[in-house]
Amino acid sequence: MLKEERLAYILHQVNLHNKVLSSHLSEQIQVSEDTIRRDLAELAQEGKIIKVHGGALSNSFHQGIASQDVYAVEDKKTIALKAVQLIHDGMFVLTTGGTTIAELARVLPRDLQATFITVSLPAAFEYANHPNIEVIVIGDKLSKGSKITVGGEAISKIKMIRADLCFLGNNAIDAADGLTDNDWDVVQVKRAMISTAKKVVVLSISEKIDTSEQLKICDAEEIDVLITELPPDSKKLQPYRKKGIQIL
Amino acid sequence: MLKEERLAYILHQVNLHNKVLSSHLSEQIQVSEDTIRRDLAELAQEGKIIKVHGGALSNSFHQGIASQDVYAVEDKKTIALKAVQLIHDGMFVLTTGGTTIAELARVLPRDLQATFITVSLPAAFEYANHPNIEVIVIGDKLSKGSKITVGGEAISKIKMIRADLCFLGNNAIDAADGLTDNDWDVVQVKRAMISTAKKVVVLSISEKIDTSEQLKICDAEEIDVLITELPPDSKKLQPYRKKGIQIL
DNA sequence: TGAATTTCTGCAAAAAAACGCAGACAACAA
DNA sequence: TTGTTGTCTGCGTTTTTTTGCAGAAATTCA
Repeated sequence: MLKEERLAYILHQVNLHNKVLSSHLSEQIQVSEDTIRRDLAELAQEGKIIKVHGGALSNSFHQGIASQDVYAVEDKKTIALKAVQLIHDGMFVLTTGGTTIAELARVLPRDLQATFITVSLPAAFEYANHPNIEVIVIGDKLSKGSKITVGGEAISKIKMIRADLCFLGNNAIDAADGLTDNDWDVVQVKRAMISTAKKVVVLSISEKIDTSEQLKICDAEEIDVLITELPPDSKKLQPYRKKGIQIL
Repeated sequence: MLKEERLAYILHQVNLHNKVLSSHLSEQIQVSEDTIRRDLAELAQEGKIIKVHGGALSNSFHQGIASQDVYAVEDKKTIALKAVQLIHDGMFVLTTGGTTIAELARVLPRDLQATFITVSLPAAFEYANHPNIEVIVIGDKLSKGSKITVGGEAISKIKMIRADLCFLGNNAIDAADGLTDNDWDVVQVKRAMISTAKKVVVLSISEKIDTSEQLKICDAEEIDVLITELPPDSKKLQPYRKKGIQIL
């Protein structure tokens, strides 16, 4: 096999699989790994692939992940815009924390008059930017990692509120396992919110659909609305629709 | 699995869940925890994640509150360093908000073990950076300007605490008029704190010495300690010493 | 405080890369 | 044809990288 031919083949493989192993290529083309390495070095030199220890990666693979400030902002904005439609003047809204909720806070209409109750300090900051929104912070011990208040005091305060809506962000959700999370304190708070809210809305980017964590929050049936960045009729969401969840 | 691939996967997981456990990743990817730790260290080195004991956090979560353009930072740091000396292990400390208090939070020794109770969200963020400090947030309606919680609920919560120390920042103080402020809600909170704390400490840059605002918080006699950036024997502080206030 | 985790620090083994070298091979000129 | 030249390729050796492991140190948590 000619060298040029080999280079073209390698490039094709990289773009096809996003990843190649030197050892694998060596076996396929029946040349020494040394030669493969030299070929990869040449292609990398031209910027056509990214050479790494053990093989090479496609350009698109690495670039997409290297520079992203907030993860999947666009998707989260899409979700937030759908969620906003559920909020009306005069409502009492319970929310957790997380970046999706923060995005929701940013896209709230300026003229919306509602009361937002939250345990999340970052979320409270965001809500505070809206002149017509009343913000209630649930106090208690501050959980340092997630910057939310947790504990019995917070739970009992939450349960005293008959909220119209409850937005839960930052979840793992699965049709069989229900809603799950990996932080014990967060789970307690979310449970309390679900128990007291008239309508439970889960905000989740599609990547978290069909995933589970260690701690269970509630069954899928207890969720009223599920919002993702996908179109509502997406196949991936069918199992949830069957559970009686409204999809937006 | 290639190393680069693994790094990308880990970064993805961190951004997705805001938090990952080394043990969990190790199990998922089927490599030793040592390797995971080294990967996390590498990603942390590049500033892509924040490494913590046991795993890592997404860095979009940890953004500190704007602390660049604080007026008279140096003076406030001087004050903070004096104030720190009053805090000892095991104490319960009540604090208001303001940039001076934020500065105090930053200079707290790493090994200090104390409980800080605050109505100020920015202050809570700062306290949360200290691993050995327990942070209690007093919840209630959020005052948008000052980012502190105010209201009857907050007041009554404060009064339930027998704090050892109470730090008041952001004041106008005058020997004759006592401590004054211009925000009704803030005044209520400060009054509650003074009434319940064993020792009342006022932090004030010298510019605010001998000034008054519209609303009275308390008489000068009720203040136990006054801390400014001036040397304790400064002439400007004499009237306060005469009122029985300890000057630091 | 003491027990349980987690992290750090060498270290060693395995894998991969780099390097130098020599033979193969094609292109080209005399 | 023959000799020269330059590129390509494989091989052995050396270096570097990666990874897991054991024991010590540090950290967390009850």
